Amino acid sequence: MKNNVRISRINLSMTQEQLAKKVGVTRQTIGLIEKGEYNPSLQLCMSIAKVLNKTLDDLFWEVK
Amino acid sequence: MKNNVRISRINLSMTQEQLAKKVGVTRQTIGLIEKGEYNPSLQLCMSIAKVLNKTLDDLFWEVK
DNA sequence: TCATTATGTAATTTATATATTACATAACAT
DNA sequence: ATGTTATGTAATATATAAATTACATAATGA
Repeated sequence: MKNNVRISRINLSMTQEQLAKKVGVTRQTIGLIEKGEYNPSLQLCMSIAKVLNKTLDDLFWEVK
Repeated sequence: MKNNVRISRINLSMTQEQLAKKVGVTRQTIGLIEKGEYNPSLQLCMSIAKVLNKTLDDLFWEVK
């Protein structure tokens, strides 16, 4: 479940906590998603993408 | 949670049951996702997209 | 008319995403 | 050194995705 959340977040100089608050989840949830260990819901993926000014494909589609 | 799963499935002349089997879920789950009432997991969205030869954005991103 | 296929839906159960609380550490500034 | 910020992680609780089972109906063809 690799993804580009962490790099996109850091590119915007946001902390996990700031992203979490904007998205409406806890810091821990963001941490686990970045780590690639979670299988987040579509709604959460979309919320994250919008906050980071990315699309689903940018963040989650066939990330190397 | 509107999406383009149904139209993409029908374009490939697949039934809900055929898609469900390829994706590894039940027919009911596909039905509910198409109806837009579920908040599927990212993994499931990706499996569906691959079977339907689409990307996440094609199926789920800002569907009108 | 009857059987089959595709789909809708509802009730209950099971698996797991996410919250909550808590404690740890590294980095950095003061 | 000390305090603060950002992050990692673990244990338990809660919400909900998804499975399972079952019954319903419309469409179609034999």
